[in-house]
Amino acid sequence: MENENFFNQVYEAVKLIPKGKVSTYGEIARFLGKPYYARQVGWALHKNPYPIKVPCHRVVFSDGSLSSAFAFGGANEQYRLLADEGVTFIANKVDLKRCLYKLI
DNA sequence: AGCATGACGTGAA
DNA sequence: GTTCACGCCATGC
Repeated sequence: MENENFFNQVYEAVKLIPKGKVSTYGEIARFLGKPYYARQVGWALHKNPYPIKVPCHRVVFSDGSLSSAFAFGGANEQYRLLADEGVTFIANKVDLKRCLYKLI
């Protein structure tokens, strides 16, 4: 199915994010050629049975906010993971200006 | 087949 | 700067 392929693309894109960097749902969606699929990207990570192989914690909102329903233990845990990788935070938000990884 | 929901994004108040 | 509302597409019921 083409759709599953899209999901797979999402996982691959997320796996491409290096340590200490983050990406956004919109960026990934755009990277896959579907700029309006940000929601489906998030959905793919939420619904999909894919394990820790995909560093979902490196994917945040376009404004740097963390997902409220993070499945790894909560936004607090995600925050800790990112900070541990060297990602800088500003006002509880990821410093995209410095840590945003552009797949394109 | 149609309605409601959702890990989003952007614009406006 | 923060908060609200609308719009986008796919999935679930």
